[in-house]
Amino acid sequence: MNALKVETEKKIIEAAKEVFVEKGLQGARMQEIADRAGINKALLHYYFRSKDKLFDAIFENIMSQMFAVVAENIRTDMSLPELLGAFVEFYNDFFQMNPFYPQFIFHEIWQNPDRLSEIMKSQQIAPAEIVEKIQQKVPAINNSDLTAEHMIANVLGMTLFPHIARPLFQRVFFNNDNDKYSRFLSERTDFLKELMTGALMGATSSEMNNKPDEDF
Amino acid sequence: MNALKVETEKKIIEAAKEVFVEKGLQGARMQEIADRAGINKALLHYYFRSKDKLFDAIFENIMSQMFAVVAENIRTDMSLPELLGAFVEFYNDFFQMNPFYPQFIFHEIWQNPDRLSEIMKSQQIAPAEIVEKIQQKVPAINNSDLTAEHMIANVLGMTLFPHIARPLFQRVFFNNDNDKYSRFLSERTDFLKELMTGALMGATSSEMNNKPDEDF
DNA sequence: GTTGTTTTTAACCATTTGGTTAATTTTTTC
DNA sequence: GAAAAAATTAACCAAATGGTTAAAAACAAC
Repeated sequence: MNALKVETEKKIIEAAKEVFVEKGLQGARMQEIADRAGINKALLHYYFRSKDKLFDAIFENIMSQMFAVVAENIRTDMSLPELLGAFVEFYNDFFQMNPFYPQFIFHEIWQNPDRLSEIMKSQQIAPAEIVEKIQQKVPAINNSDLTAEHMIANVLGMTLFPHIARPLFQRVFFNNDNDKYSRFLSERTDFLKELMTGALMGATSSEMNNKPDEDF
Repeated sequence: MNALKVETEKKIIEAAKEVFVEKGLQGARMQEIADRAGINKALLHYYFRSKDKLFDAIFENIMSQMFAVVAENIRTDMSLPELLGAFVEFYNDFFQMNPFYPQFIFHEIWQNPDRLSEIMKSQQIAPAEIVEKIQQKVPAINNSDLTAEHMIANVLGMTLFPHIARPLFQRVFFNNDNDKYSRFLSERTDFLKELMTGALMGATSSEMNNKPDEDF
């Protein structure tokens, strides 16, 4: 495998990433990928056999990139507010850099959830581990309506929504001004971090009433 | 236009709704729509001219159904917690009944945001109106980090996330148990309503410190 | 620099698919 | 109940598209 070959494969991956992420598996055209990579269409099959295989490679590539950071964060011993803050910060940066990813990933979640949960396993993402960590760091949660699952849904929901709804949300509330929306997103990182820190302040200091007022 | 014709059109719309909502515009096949409707494929074109036109009809149909309720809620004079509670309740019911809708809608948001914002206008959904209503009912918001836009993102995010992430979230945290997840969603309606009521309690009672502790 | 191997290309193929058409059946009109 | 209109169907068409192939070009080995 010479240097030229490596280069070609890289060009294909980059081009395929762009096209698949924007248009999805069904919407993507092999010809367009070849054109963007500046190579002959037959080369796509020479390197990756089929459209499906190429898509698999791209999808795994992207998800690994994402889950690597997630897995790393989980395994540190930050406090819960710090941990959640790190998540928020990472997702906001990551999706600001790759605006098409959220919709792309959710699309796959609906088309092929099994594969995604396989990839999670292979990337050492263990949901039970996360739930346990939360329950251990927020003992009050065990007597509360706020289960760990609700909490995760809250954090992910508040974090991801502005990204996945971006084209509409930006149009409707920000006059479709890209820069303005980018500032909103950056500002929101801090906003959410403070919000979560505040909300967890009471609950984490252990022996509390069994229904904290400040949930999220 | 006789009764038979109306019946056929209804059958087409129902079948097309199913297929488009599950597979998207690109993934849907005209033949499959015809088969599900139990009619000849040519009839699809006889009634709706083209795949795009048929899709438009379906999409508008669905969005109108949704926005009608939203518009109605906005125009009542409920308190803000009541109003937000009504939203949460509606979306949770609506998407529990139509689990494919969220992903379907977000897909369209990315493929054709302009059309969607047109439909919103035609359905009398005015975002400025919503923002004003919030600012007026939560005066403290004007001196706070929590802008109306953040608040809307929080409510929508927390509400929609469990629906749009359902296949993965259910698998990963609920052992892929459908009933269990449905209970989680129902329970979550109440959870979010209480959460929001609690969070707004302080802020709505007017003259407060300019940075409410209990945000969302 | 000839030979063998790998990479790249242009041309081609088979299938899928949205869409059309011309004929047939059903319904309406009078 | 005959004529006109509308609804329905089977057969067909053209374009798009994923994929293949055989030959050419680039490279490596000696």
